[in-house]
Amino acid sequence: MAPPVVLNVAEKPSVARALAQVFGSSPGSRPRNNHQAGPAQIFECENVCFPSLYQQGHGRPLPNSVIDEPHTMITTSVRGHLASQDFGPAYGWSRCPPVTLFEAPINTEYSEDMQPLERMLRDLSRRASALILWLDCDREGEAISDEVRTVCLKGNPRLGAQNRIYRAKFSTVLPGEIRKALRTLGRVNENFVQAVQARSEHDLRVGAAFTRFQTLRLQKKFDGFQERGVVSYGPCQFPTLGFVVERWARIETFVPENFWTIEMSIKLNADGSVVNDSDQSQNGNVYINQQSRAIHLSWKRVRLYDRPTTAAIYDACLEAGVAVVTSLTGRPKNKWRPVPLATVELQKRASKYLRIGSEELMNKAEELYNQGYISYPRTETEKFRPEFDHHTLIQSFQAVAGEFGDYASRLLTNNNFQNPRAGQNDDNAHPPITPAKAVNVESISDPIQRKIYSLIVKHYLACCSRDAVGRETELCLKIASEEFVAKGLMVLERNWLDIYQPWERWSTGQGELPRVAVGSRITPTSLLMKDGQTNPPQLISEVELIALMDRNGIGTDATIAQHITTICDRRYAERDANQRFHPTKLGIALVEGYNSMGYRLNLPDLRREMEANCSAIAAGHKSKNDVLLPVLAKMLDVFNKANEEVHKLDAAVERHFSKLGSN
DNA sequence: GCAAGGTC
Repeated sequence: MAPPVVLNVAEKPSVARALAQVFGSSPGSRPRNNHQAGPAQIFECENVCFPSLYQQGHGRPLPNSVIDEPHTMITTSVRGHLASQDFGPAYGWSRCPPVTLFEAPINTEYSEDMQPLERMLRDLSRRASALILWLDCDREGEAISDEVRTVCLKGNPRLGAQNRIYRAKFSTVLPGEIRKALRTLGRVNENFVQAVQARSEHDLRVGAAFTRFQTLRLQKKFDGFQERGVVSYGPCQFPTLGFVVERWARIETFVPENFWTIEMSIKLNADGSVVNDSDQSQNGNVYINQQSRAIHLSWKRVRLYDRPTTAAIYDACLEAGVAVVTSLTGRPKNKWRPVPLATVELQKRASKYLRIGSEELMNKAEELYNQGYISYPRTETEKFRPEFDHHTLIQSFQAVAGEFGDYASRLLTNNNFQNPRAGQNDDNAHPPITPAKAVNVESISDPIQRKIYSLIVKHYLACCSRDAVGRETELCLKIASEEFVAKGLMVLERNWLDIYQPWERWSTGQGELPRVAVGSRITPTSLLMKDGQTNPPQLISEVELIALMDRNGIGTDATIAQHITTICDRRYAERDANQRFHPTKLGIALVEGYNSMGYRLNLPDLRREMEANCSAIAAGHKSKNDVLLPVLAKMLDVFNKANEEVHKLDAAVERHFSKLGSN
């Protein structure tokens, strides 16, 4: 009798390859017949024998256990989601009023490029006596598990009847963890599946209904909208636009304010002794070999928005004439090395340091990943697992000529290596972003790829370094009961800053301040009253936009960049040369239109609420319908009222666009 | 012609 066949399905080809390698390394196994089957790579390995393969799942025996029996392992992968949801042909744009989309039936479809994959999985499952789902262990991976399960059951219903569909729990593809996952197979978490399906159904219904509503209305009423294409609405794209508009509106309504401040300068000798004009005139030769330094102090009140008050204080200071040292404190100050790199942070740093937009970054990072230069680029994880082998990775950089090699060598000597800090986030599905191969940057021909690789290498090496060490001194003076402060910083050890060039500096400010005695009386070399004006904020930068989206749960590590691209593609916003965004007339009009109806759809609140609801489903506290029915009812209500008050949307758009047939 | 979420 032929040995039992187990079908293993991963979320992406790289995981399937790693699994196949582990299966092929089990004692006595015979890898054979690895081939590209059109839609995916298939790895076959005979005589794979793992003790207790099905013996236990979360501590309890699974049915039909096959213990210590050799298996044929067939391993392959999908490429993300296999299925998508859409309305049937009866619900086309011209076939129904948009409001029906709140209740229209939704079909599961396999897009043209997924159909070969779907067929392949159906065929493979016919041979299988068990199915192991190796999709990423996050919420979305659970939903994809459900899609793969559905397809495989079509090919082989016995897998379900005999309860032979298992879920592997793993977060890295290290061999030890894969073997452990095989010993502790579980089942699909149906709550996670429901949570994803709830979000998906909500987004489709609400997004499609509002998109058709606004598109059709504006096409009917205004010039140029037929040619402009769809005027989309989405639960993520609209709050993204909202952040851009909100900043722009703050600039538009900004009213500058005048303020006044006082600045003081003094001179001190390097040994801390006081340089006073009177001293110098009497005993000029005493200080002749001393280097005196100018020190600038700022007013503790910073600024006042009232001229007479500031002037009165300033006069009092002038009249007092002499300042007294009230304190000089010194304390150690460190500049912490960065935490391990996750996607959102890479996007921010690439924008800030390299002026590379998030969308381009993700495309280039994907290329680097596919060429084996870096680890998987879509991750939320900011901590390394204890098993991560830093030593080998850093060692591989020692052989690279130039700054990487020099710094790697430095890390590996004199105990300079420090285990990386742990950041807050962990998606339990992927490790932080690291280099996967040590090369000289010159060998990467694409200049953008080269910059990104260099950032990832430097960030990784910085993570494994010591914090920078310094000493901060603070000098306080009082004159006419007004306090003035100077801060000085002396950098003692640069450590990680040495590799994080030229992006991170540690301001040395005024350097270390001289050790002047408390109680010393000093005549300021200058005491000035200055005026100024508050400035409007700048347009929102990509770094700020990404941070706001991340903080408010708008999109995910893998989609934040796409939403930003979407609002630009739909011509709601434009990116300028400094990676800052300004809204277009249409973007402003849409936000203003809904605001004038009283619906703040531009705020992130709705999305945040939906995310919280989905988490409640995932945790088993609510069912899919508990969440969907009230939320869809509420959005239907908003939708109906927006239809009734559509003239308010017209009015907002009319301010910027001409009406159809008006000339 | 609609969403957002995966991934190539």
